[in-house]
Amino acid sequence: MQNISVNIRRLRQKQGLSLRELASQTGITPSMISQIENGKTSPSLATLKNICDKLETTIGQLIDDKASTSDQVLRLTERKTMHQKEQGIYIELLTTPDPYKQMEPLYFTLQPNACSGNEYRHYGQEFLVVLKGKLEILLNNNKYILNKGDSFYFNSSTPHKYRNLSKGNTELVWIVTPPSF
Amino acid sequence: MQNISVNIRRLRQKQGLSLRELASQTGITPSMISQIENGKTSPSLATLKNICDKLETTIGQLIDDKASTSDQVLRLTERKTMHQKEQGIYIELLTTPDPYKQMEPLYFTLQPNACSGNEYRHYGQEFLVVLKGKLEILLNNNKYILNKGDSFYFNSSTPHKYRNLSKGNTELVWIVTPPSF
DNA sequence: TTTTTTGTTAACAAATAGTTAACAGCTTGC
DNA sequence: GCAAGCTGTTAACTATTTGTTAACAAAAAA
Repeated sequence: MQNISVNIRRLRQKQGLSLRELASQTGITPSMISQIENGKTSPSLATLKNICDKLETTIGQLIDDKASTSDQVLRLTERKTMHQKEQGIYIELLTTPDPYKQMEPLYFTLQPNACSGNEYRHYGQEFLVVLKGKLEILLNNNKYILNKGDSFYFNSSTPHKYRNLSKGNTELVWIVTPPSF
Repeated sequence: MQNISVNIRRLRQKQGLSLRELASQTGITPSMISQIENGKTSPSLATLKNICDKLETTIGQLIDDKASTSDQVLRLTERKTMHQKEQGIYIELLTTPDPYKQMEPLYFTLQPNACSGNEYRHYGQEFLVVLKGKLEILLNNNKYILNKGDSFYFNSSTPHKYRNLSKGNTELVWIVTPPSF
């Protein structure tokens, strides 16, 4: 929780801003910022937001305890496969479950004609890169066709749906944040 | 920013908790929670954290969900390559830069004998999966050998160093959170 | 009906966020 | 030498406002 302090200082310095510069740009007192950066006081959400905007970050990234996971290897052979109820979709977890993880990496294998059922919708962001095959994604009313090597970054809150367009398998690395498994 | 209100109420009700129940479990007054849920006041970070813990969420998830990027495709041919000063390391960005992104996906191509220079060290977490070749990773005093299909999840704060062990190229998808580019 | 829930809201006290202003430590230049 | 800039820190204060107590109406349960 006191990451806030450390992170603000880190970001401010990374941008080469002095206390007084950041202060004048945010309308907050240099004194206040100093106190925040030293954990002597805790900013209100409004001021915090103010600072975040200037530092081009979000409150979440500043606060959410980046509590540490243990470093872990997961071998190809150890992957756990989740059988999706929709036909022909195999999802492998690329990590072992851990509440402190910030990302959930998945490996998708879509057999020919495989198609996700309902439109999914949650919070956070997602990224995927096509390693093999051809994928169609629908979100909102937009349709995207992705070939091998194409990648896609989007908000999980946008309803999304996907389909294998290739005659063979389509394979993807798909990362979700925050984890939902 | 007023998602907080809405989200807290949503989550509380989802768990079937009444105002007074949540209040007694968090040590906050029902009155206070009501005011928060109606946006009549803004909680301190401490109380907010308190509530989040009980609702099994994080401050970030409560606040930041409107930190949305625009959905974007990045084609294979559009990737920007960053030339690492160390010989034989090619890093391609798999997204276009955007301050609201929570993850930074990269594609690494390591030529034979390529080796990262200094030990890197920053904040956050990292994930990588080997798509081709053989990789050696050193973090702390541990050495890991990763083959095709193996994946690795670790804290960026642990100093890390890597090397291509294969006779050909080694290729990886590497995700860093929060973004550092 | 009465009783126990539900959530809302005045009125208040206590806490503290944020200010002003003065401080010491370092560079740069005259 | 010693000003005139910076840098960040901190004591003292006040003004805001967080969070409380307590009473409220509305609905559900007895």
